[in-house]
Amino acid sequence: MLIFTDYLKDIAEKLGKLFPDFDKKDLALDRTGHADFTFRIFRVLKGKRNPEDVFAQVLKDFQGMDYIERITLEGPYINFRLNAESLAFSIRNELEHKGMFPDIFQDPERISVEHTSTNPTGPIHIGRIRNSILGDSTARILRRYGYRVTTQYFVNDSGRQVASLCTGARKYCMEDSLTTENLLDAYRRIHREMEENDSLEKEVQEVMQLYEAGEENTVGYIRKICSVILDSINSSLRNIGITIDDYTWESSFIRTGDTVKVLDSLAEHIKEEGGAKYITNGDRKIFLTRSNGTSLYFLRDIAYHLYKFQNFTWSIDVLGENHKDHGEQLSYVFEDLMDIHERIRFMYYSYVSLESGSMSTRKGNTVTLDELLQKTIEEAEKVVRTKRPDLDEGSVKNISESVAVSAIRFSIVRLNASKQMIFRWGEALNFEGDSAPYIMYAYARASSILRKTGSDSNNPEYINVDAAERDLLFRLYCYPYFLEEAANKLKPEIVAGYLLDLTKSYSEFYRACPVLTADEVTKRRRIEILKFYRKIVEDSTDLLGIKILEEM
RNA sequence: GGGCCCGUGGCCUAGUCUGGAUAAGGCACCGUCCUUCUAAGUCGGUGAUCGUGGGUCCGAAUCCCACCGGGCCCGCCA
Repeated sequence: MLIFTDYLKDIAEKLGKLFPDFDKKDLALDRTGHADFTFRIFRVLKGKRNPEDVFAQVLKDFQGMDYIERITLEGPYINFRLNAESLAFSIRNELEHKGMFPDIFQDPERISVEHTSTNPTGPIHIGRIRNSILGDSTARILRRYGYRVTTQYFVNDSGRQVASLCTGARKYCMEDSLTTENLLDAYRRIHREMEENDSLEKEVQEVMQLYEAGEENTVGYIRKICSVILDSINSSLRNIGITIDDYTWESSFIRTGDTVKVLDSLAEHIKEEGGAKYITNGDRKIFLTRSNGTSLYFLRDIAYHLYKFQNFTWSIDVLGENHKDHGEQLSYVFEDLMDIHERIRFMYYSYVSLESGSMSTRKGNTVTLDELLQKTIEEAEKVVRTKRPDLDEGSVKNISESVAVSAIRFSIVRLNASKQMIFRWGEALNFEGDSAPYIMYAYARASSILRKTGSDSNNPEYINVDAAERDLLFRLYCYPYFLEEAANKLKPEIVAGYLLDLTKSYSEFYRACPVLTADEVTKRRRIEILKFYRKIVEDSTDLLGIKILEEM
């Protein structure tokens, strides 16, 4: 929960008392530039009242509210404008006492955010990278909002894909050369050969059975090759600022007997077909085990979620849109068959594809995260060297890396996750406009001003405040509203949109309000606004993994 | 066949949940501003029947229905 001086709530409460018909929806942040908060009086007007009467009543009731600068009636809207001093006060108050705006109340609820969970059969590519970026940003936002959050990776070491990787690796990889590249080659090769050779299918089946039975050699080998690939996935993710707290191996639920317990607890719903166990949802059969007795992913995922429900208040799963059906069937099992309610939320996203079509690890038509990052850093370096020929090599590297990581993350997180996305190099390597470098650049310029003026902002006076100063102040003040919405809706793109708006507001301020050459009173005030701005940019960029710089 | 998602200027998006002020940004294009704090920036301009057709409503990009286009799912794969 967020703690700050919530003027919007205050006004809404007063209006609620004043008008029985008032609905919370009637008062909102204004998006059209007419006001700070706007009160739509259509609903209240529904009786026989006329706007002037309503307005008069509001004026009378809000008389003497010192945080309000003015209230105006414009058509069917009553517009509230807050005074700059109060906006500054509310931000300053939290920053001085708590060091952050808004402050938070630590919530006892524990949340698991499961993301990435990509099969350990090859390096992570950008078709899937949306998953990690969404999950990581959402986890950070929920943590900032006051929840206790753990990120989780569900390692699929038990299915077909890993069994075929294992079969391929044993055939084509030397024991002492189990590198990600070699394993990936083996994985692609075995898939090609399986299309022509049926006997390989039997070998894969056998591996699955041995692994489930806990046969020592197979377990050891699979763990080993999965770990090799998992390490490389993790290192790729670390390069863009993502680390995951917990790794849970699918097979562990087989070993502990949890999958059997799930079967037991669902016993009354289970049917059989040739030895394979399944449940039904309407006309749909959902298989839990194969006829050879091995478990299916759906069963292992139920066990995994039951484990999460024991340790967390709720579980968030970031899943590709092709897993939507899986998610809905899971919800059905928990809600309808197990009487477990409202413990799980899904975030679905559409895979990133290339102009030539969708990416596939098996087919090899992918752009890996490593490749993307490498190329983006190179491009950033070119730009930095052109713009800042004065910088030393270390600074160039540092800036280029920060720019690249931030640009990649931002370009993905800022879009609505359900929107189809086609990756284009030209767009990925553009550092202008609505991008992370735009946000970073504005911050660097603000930092530069403070380096030159010093940071004396004592006893600022908020009189004769320039329009651009006030607009920026109001933007800054609104941060908690966007943070809250992003957390409640699990939409990190709301923070991204806020940051772009904030940056535009700041750029306007930068142009219109010189600091260095201002008179002493104005200067102190603007320095304080700059400090607020920097603080909130630091806070919000961190939620998206954007790496800000003092200089660029 | 059934289900879900997406469709907003030439291109990429915000706004859709919760209907309300001239549909908001970016890219590209044309023009402005570096003897005020970093031009990865600023300001202005050209450019939108909000996929199509109905409906509800005082009011629809937003809600409802139908259709069209794109994606995804309906497996003893994950």
